[in-house]
Amino acid sequence: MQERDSYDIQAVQEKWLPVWDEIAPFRSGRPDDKRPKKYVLDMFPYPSGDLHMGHAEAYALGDVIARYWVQKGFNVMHPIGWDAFGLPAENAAIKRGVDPAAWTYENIAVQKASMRRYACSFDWDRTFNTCDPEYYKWNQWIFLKLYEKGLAYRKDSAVNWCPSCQTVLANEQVVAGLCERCDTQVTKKKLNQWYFKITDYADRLLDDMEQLEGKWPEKVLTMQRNWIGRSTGANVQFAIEGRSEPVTIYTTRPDTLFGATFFVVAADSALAEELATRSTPEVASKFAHYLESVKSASDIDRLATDRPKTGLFLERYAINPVNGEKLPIWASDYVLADYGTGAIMAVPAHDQRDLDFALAMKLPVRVVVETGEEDPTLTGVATSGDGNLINSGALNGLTKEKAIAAIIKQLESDGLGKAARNYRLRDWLISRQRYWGTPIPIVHCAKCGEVPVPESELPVKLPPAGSLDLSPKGKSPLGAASNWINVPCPRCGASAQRDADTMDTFVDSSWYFLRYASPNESARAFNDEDVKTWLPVDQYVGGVTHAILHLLYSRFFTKALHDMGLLDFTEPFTRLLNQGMVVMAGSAMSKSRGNLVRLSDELGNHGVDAIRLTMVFAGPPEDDVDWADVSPSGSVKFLSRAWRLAGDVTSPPGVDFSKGDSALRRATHKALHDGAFAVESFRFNVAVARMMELVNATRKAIDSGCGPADPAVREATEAVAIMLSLVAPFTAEEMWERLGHTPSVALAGWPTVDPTLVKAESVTAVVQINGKIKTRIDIDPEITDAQFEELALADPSVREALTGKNIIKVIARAPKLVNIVIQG
RNA sequence: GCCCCGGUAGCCCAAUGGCAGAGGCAGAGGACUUAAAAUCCUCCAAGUGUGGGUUCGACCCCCACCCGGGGCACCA
Repeated sequence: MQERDSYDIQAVQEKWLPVWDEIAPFRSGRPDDKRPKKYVLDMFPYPSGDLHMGHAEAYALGDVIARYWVQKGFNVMHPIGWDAFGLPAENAAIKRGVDPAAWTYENIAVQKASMRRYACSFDWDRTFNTCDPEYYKWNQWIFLKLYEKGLAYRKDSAVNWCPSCQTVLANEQVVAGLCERCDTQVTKKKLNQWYFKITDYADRLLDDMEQLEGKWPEKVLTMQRNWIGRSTGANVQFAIEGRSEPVTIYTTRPDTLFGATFFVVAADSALAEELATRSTPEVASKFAHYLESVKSASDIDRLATDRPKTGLFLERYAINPVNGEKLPIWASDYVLADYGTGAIMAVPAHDQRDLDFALAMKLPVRVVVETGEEDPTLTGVATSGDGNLINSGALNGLTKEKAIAAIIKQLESDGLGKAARNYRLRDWLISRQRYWGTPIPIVHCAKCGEVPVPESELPVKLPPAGSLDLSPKGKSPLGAASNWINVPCPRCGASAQRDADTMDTFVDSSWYFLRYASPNESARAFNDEDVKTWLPVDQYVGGVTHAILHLLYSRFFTKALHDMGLLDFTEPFTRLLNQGMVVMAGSAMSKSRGNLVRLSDELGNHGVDAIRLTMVFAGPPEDDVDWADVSPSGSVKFLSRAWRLAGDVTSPPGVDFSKGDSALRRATHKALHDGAFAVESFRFNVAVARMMELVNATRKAIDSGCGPADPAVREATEAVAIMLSLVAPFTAEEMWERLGHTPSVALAGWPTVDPTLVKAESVTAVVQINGKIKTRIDIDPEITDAQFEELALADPSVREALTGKNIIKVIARAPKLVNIVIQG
């Protein structure tokens, strides 16, 4: 037999694609499917071009998981779609004059074809794109539901503004205080915008993370906790001289109230403006000046860590409610207008920022907690430790914790304050002055105000881009579509205007995982029965770049929809796996760096299977893959080695494995057992190593062991094909066929592991004396500690070593080792 | 500055507190070949970032520090 010792990679790829199209091994089961369900989800891609190395890694990993559960007998839903709205489509339109829709759908077609060639195990019957009107109709519907519940609202607020581009910028588009596009200094501009009230859910978003503990990467949970940033403390009312209303401040350290020596209001707050205006004319004029300088301070300055404190004394006073002291009121930009109440009591002895300010402005410092540290006035370092309270009236002698409880109780009974919480989390600004997004389904009427578009009129479709000028002008291009924007008010019929803004594309991705359950449902956003069947997502796979926003928004949507009675669960993603990035020689790939590795080149050079294998084998999935450190040609070599086994097997399909060579059978069952365990623990690189071991063992058995006709060789080779189908589907399919089976190997099923074969027949155990290895003995793995100890002590070399020595202690850990501790 | 995750052969990475090595890359030697490629076989190498501690026993647990990566950073 003169077989070629390798196979034609490209030909094999072409051969199987149409077969798989026909079999559709990954079409999710029908409702009467008896297999248990599993929902495996990859984060859907943005169609900005063809797939790249990052996609190749992510989808290879997601595929291992999806294909594994199929082999394990689960009814797996593994869908894909496109996050198709967004700026790149519009930028392409502006730059090259193409239609954003046409550009987007073309890219989707390219990516879809590439995914098929990459052998992604997606259920192709469930795809959709967020820019399809059939999808964004339900964005609008959800918006209206949130609006009904008071969770969508409009307000004026200061947003990032580029004076040169004349547009609002997302935070991500502001790089070091400059517009990422033109390097102009970004300023703030007050605009009326739509928000989702995610802050209503702050506590639940935080507390429900307990359910995710151990199932999501700890890193992501930490980032979300930081982002939500809950703090506990108290709100305290301070009377203001010459003002009828008191001002409430928020503090996390109400125990230090007696240490307050001044009072600060955010320079850009309405309160500062009011206090200054009603002060002396000099102060009012100085304040106007100061405010101007604050506003023009760039984010670069603001972000500087040791930026000197600035501020202005307003010549007004607040009264400390606990001791009646007059505290001078200052305006400063180190207090934020949109956190807490925009006003604070300053306790310089125990807060570094307040101390910095006090030292700069020569304000007094009063220590009220004895922490044993040095005097803050001398060291310039505020003390934050625990200790007994001093200079604090009734609180004297109490610890920090007890003092906080006591003062809150006191304030509450005096009606001057109460316990309070605050969050770093802000409401979610969803308005975008852009064309390629979901239109906000609101009509503005001079008489009726904001009027929701009736559900029966959804979707509010985007007008064709054709005649619109999409270049950023600071207001939505949709405003110029006069046929579109001018509509009768749904309530009174008078002429009115549609809201010209579109939604943040994060809205689209906040519920797409629900839509996959019933992608063609036309009467509802999602079908309850199907959602009950499939959701929540059992396994979510995606990059850590979405650790905060996308995942937080999706969790928020899920909870809000749950509260509307539309879902019966509160967390959308049961388990989460973050894959790393693909980098080149230590740095992120980019065209400008000249280190870009093209996926199409790699696929052409090594084939799909080898690239997938390389991605999976490179290391733990959450680590970055450095393309300079991996060897796709090594992967090709291994795959050929595996493939060659299939050609060497001479026993017929269906042969009774039980009579096969027992050593190889043990190796096979151990590989199946350990490989499955590794996959379930996301240690895919280890699973591949197990496959390599089995291939090596089988090779050896064929060449210099039991020979190619032994049934164990067939069993081992079939196991290799099945395990390999998770990673290298073309090679696995080819092997399966050579072994005399019909496609698809993807549906072959994970062989049942025989527990008696997983255990070794005998193991080599170690006998130590005082922790040093004395000898090795072969034992039965089932041996008890006592038997093991007896055997060890009976060993001649051990006996010799123990002659005349005192045995203090014997530690037996069957079937691993015995350690004999002796005197001396 | 604070928090998290890493540091194991030349390289990428494995090791429920129990023989430091599973797998791969690179390297060396050999078999096959007229030769090379491919293939097959064999070999090579670190005592686990540093210093302490706990333990019969530590890559693993604890403390301090060094290095690398990531997150947060006027949120009162």
